[in-house]
Amino acid sequence: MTSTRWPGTTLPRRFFRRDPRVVAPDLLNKIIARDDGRAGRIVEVEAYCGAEDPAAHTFRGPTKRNATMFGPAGHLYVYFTYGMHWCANTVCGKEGQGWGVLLRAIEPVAGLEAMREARGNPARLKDIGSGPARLAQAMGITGGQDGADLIKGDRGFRVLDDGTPPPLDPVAGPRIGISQAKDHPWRWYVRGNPYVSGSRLARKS
DNA sequence: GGTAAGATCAGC
DNA sequence: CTGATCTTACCA
Repeated sequence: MTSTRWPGTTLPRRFFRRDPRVVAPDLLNKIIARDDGRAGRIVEVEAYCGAEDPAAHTFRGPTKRNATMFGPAGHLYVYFTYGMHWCANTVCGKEGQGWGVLLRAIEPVAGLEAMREARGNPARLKDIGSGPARLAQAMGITGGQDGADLIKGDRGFRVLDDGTPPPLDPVAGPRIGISQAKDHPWRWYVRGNPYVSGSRLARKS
């Protein structure tokens, strides 16, 4: 395999040891990269805030499923939902807080063909990574990557800074697909980016 | 032990 | 708008 790593520096762990409402907008325009060459620019995220957030998986305390999210920052929390989809988060804050940022959309920047194939060869480029489950499928993220260290890259995944700064004017709004704590504006995305998900859901109050 | 809901997506 | 598909969490 050609390790064509997308150019950039691995984010330091301290980047993730903060409040997810600070980390989330700061993650916009960063790169989620895999050692096999697949990489995408993060263009949409949501913050989940543990014990103070009824919509968070960690709201009611530790369980077998959410254990990773209570662990150290900078790891990948992967969960299975709707009987068929995997979704990926970066763990934030201090151990025990259960904080994280859901990765909701990427713009493919490398390993395009591998991503397209992993998604079942969709016709439109936009359908490769615009949505949390699509993003995970495109990158090949499943339960086997739950707990992966995004700083050490122990399982082939890293978050990189390639020099593109976060947007100065990110759009903030309510999170998508939740039934509790709907009003917190804890979703951020890159204004005008065509790879952002949820245009349909985002419109419904 | 039973059951309802789920941080979604694709197809009609 | 609806069906797919199954794990988890919560209640009895």
